[in-house]
Amino acid sequence: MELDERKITILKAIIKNYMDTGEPVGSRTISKYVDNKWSSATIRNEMSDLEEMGYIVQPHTSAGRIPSDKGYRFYVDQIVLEKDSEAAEVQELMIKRIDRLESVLKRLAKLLANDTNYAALISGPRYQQNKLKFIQLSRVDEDKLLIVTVLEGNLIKNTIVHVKDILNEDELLNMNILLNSNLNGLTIEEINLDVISRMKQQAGSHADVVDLVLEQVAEVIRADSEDLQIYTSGATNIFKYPELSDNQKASELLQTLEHTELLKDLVDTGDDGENGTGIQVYIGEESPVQAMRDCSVVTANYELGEGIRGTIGIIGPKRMDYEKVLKTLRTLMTQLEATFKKEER
Amino acid sequence: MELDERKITILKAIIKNYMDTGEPVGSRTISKYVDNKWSSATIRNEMSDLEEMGYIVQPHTSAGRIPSDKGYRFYVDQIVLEKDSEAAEVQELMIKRIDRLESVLKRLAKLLANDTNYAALISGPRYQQNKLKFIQLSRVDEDKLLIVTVLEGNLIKNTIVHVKDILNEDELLNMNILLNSNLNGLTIEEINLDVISRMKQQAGSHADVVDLVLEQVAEVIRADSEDLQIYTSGATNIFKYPELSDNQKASELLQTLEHTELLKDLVDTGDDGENGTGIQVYIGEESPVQAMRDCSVVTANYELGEGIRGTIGIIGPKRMDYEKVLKTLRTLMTQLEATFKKEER
DNA sequence: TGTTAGCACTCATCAGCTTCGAGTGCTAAT
DNA sequence: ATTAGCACTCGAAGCTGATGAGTGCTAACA
Repeated sequence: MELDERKITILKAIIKNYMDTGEPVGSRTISKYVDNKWSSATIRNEMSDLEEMGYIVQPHTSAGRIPSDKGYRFYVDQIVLEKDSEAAEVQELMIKRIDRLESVLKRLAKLLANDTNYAALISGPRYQQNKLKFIQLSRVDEDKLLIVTVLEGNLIKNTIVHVKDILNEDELLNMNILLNSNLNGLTIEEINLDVISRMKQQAGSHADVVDLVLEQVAEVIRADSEDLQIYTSGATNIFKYPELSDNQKASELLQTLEHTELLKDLVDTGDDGENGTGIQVYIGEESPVQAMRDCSVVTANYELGEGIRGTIGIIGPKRMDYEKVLKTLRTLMTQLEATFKKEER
Repeated sequence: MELDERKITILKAIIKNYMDTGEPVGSRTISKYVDNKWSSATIRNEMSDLEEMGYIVQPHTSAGRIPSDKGYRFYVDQIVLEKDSEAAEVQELMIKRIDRLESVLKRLAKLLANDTNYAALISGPRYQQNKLKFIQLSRVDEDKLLIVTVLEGNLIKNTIVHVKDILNEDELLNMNILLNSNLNGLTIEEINLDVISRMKQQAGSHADVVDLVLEQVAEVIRADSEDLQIYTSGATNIFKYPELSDNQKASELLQTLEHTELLKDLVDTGDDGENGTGIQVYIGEESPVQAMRDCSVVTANYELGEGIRGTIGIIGPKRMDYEKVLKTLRTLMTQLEATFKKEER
C-alpha cells in the first residue's frame, strides 16, 4: 500500500494534534480538523490503514491513535525536505560576547532550554590534537610560579606550582625561552626522553624546574583530552510533558542527564547527519542512550575551526516541535560560529 | 510538662524508626523496639503527651506518629551536644590533587552526593576584595595577545584579545612592566581616571593597547565578583525518598536546584552556625529557600585563607541521617582545607 | 466504487461502596 | 502507675456500575 495524498494529510493532522495535546486523537477530531472534508468513518478507515502500515498505534482498544516512531520519522523527514522553503523569520538569540568558551557554552545551553522548553545539552569542544603553542612561566609569589599553557586552538590552562629552587628574573626569562624553543608545536607524545634530557642539559643547574614544569604540562594536556565536558540545562523541563514525567521515567532520565558519562554516545558521533547539516534526529528507539527511549533527541555538531568540535543537543518528548527545534539549532550554530569568530578576530 | 527520661527514649525511638522506614510509626512498633519494656498502651499515653508538646504529629487520625520539625530540632540538638564524644571513625574521602579549585569543588559535590545519598551543593569561593596581584601580556599569534590576570588569592583569568597595533618584543616587555608597576595591589575601584591617564601617558604611542587591556581586566574582575558559582550534584537522589518524590514536590525542588540564583540565600549567610563550627542545620520551615520546606538542609562554611570563603550544603529529607551528614561535612572541611594548603604550598 | 450513517462493542476513567488492618483513645482491672 | 481490652477511626486497596470517547463493521447511498 502506498501513502496517498489523503493518508499523508491525515497522518500529519494526527501528529500535529497529538503534539498539541499529548492525548490520543480520535477520528472525529481529525474530521473536524479538516473541516469535515471527510467524515469520521472515512477517517477511521484510513486510520486503520495507517495503523496497519505502522505509522500510528493505538495505546488500547478504544482509545484514539498516537504516532509511532515511524510516523514521527516520516514527519521529520518531510520537514527536512521542506526546510529550504522556510528561510526567514529566524529569531535572534542574544549571545553576549564573553571571555571564555566554557562560559559561552553554559549560557547557550540555558538559552536553548528556555527557548524550546526542552532539556538542552552541550558538549565542550574536543581538541583533536593537543599541540603546545606557547608556555609562559611567571612569578606570582616569592616561591610560587604560574605556568600558563596555551594549546593549539587557544585553549589556555593555568597551574601554580611551588618551587624550592628560586630563579631570578634573568633565569626565568631564559627558562621561558628554553621551554618555548624546545616544546612549541609538539604534541604530548612527541615530548620524549630525548627532548627532555636535551632540555635538562640546557637548563643546567635548574634541571629540576624543567622536570616540575613538564610534569604539570603533561597533566594539563592529559586532563583535557580525557574528560569530556558536557553541560546540561533545563532538565526539569521534562516535567512539562506528562508522558515523560511519571516518577519512574522522569527519575531515570534526570539521572542520565546528571551523569554526563552516560551521554557520551550522544556527542561522540562524527556523523554529519542528514544532508550533511551536522544535524541528527533520534526518535524513540533510535536513540543511542537507553534512558531516552521514550524521548526524541536532536543533536547538532558545531565546528569552530582549528579542529575544535562539539555537539549541541535537545532532549524532549517524541511529540516535540521538530520544526522549531531544527530551526533554532540551525540559527544557533550560525550565531555561535559568528560569535566565536568575532571573539577571536 | 517536662521531657523526662522515658519520653526522650520514646521520642528518639520514633525518630530513628521513621528515619529508616519513612512510614509513620505506631505504638506497638516502639514497644517492640524497647524490648517490651513498656506496653504499647503506655507508649500510646506517652505519645499522646509528646504530640501535645509538639514533638510529633499524626498525619491522620488512625496513623502512627511522625516527628515534627520541633522533634527533629530536638534530635539534632542532642547530636550536636554529644558530638565531642564521638571522635574517631572518620571515613577518608579521597580528594585528588587537581590544578583548579573549581574542579576540586565539582568533584567534591559529586563525592558528597554519592557518599550521603542526598543532594549536594557547593558554592565557589567569594573573593572578598579583588585586588590585582599580577598581569602578564604574551603574544600567542601575530596579532593576538594573551592577557593573564592574577587576583589576590591566586585566582587566575585568561583573555585573548586582538590588537591592531602590533608591539615588538621590547615594547611588550615594557608594557608588562608598565602595567604591573601601575596596577599591582589595586582593587577595581582604585583604578580611576587618574591612574589610567598616567599610564596612557607613559605608554605613549601604545595608549590604545592600555585601553584594551584595562577594559578586559575590568570585565574579568567584575564578572568574577558578580556571578556566584554554585555547583550541585546528586539532585536526583531525592527520588530515593518517597516523601519527596511525588511529582509536584520533586519537580519544584529539582527546578530550584537547577536555578542556582534561587540558592543564594543558602550560601550567603555569614553565620557561623551553632558552636561556631560554621555548620548550620535548617529543618523544614526553617529553610530560607521556599522549595525546601519539606526537606532539611545542612550547610557548612569553608574558609581557605586569604578571604576565600564558600559554602557546602546537603539537601535531603527531614529524616536524613543528621549524624552522618554532620560528621561527613566536618571531615570534608578538614580535608578540603588540608588539600588546598598542600596545593598552594 | 468510494463515502457515509448507524450501531454494537470495547475499554479507560471515575465515583461510590465495601473490606481490611493498622493504629488510636478510653476505661476498667491489676 | 501500668496494662489489657475494646470500640472506633480512617487510609489503602479492591470491587462495581455508569459514563463516554473511540473503534470496527455493515449496509445504504451517490
